[in-house]
Amino acid sequence: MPQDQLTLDDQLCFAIYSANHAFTRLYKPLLEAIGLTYPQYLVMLVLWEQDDQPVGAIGERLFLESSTLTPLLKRLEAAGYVRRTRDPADERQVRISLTEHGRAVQALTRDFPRCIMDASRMSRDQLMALKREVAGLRDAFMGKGTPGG
Amino acid sequence: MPQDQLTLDDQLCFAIYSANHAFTRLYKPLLEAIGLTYPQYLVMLVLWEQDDQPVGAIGERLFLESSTLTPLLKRLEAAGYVRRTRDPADERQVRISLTEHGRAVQALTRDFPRCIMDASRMSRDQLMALKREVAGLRDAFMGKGTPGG
DNA sequence: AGATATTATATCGTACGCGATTTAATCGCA
DNA sequence: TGCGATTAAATCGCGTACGATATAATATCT
Repeated sequence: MPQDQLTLDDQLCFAIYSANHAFTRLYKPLLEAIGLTYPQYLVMLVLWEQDDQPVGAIGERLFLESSTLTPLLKRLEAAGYVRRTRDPADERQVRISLTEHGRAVQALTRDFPRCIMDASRMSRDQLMALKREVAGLRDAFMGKGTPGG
Repeated sequence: MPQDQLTLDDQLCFAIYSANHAFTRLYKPLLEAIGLTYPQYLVMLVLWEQDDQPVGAIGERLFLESSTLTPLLKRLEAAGYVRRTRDPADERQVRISLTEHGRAVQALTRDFPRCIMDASRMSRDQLMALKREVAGLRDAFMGKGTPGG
């Protein structure tokens, strides 16, 4: 095998790809207990941080398009986690707000970080450092890196 | 905001999730030039490393189920990159082998690593180190970590 | 004010990705 | 040998994910 051949396991992209799937599988049983899928949980994280946002703002936070979010949000609405209401001041916008139930569910996620930390066999500091590096890579890919560098 | 609240940006899972999407978008124009999607490219990496593998073996490498791979492989076959043939020695297995075209395409991916490195603004060593860490996290999640630790 | 451009969601078609189930072939054991 | 258990792919239903397009509302420009 020529030395310049890229094997699968050399690829950072595959490490990230497969780690993402591993995360999804790790969260699955935790999230099933509260009735959410993994992308739905990410949307809830956005709303727990700041309630009552238009679809586009949620998409900016998660880097997702309306074509992804609209059906997802309709499912969250049907399941009773959020409300979707046209903004009276600008009827183009649909504002997403938490229901009582949607707010209450946050309490049930309190021990998620410990579950993740236990499964990772890494310390909180190691996880935070890794998070910073991966987020930095993402931002560089999206042109948000230090422009002068 | 209570100090124990998890914001989106605190979450390693979201860093990985969004970095994965960023990777996909970065590869998209490169892969469109050779007619592959990102998951299809991963399958091709597996086959370039070792030709003529059954579906299940590819799935083990990529951590994917047959329900994902079967349709993907049929599309790769329709596009002329691979052949799907029942193993005469065990008719349950479908062996996937590269076509001439499928083999030839590898040459067109030669400068992908440089594109990634340039976009990442990181050195080869930094990328490799990050890859090791992320792969280690994935393996820990999948129970492959140091069992005695 | 009215035509045009822009903006915010929604819709459509295609491609993953998985759990549950099905189908077909092989294995194992009496 | 024959029959139940196991194995390998494939199928089905559901939920992302995106690009292209459509729809409707607001902004802009004359």
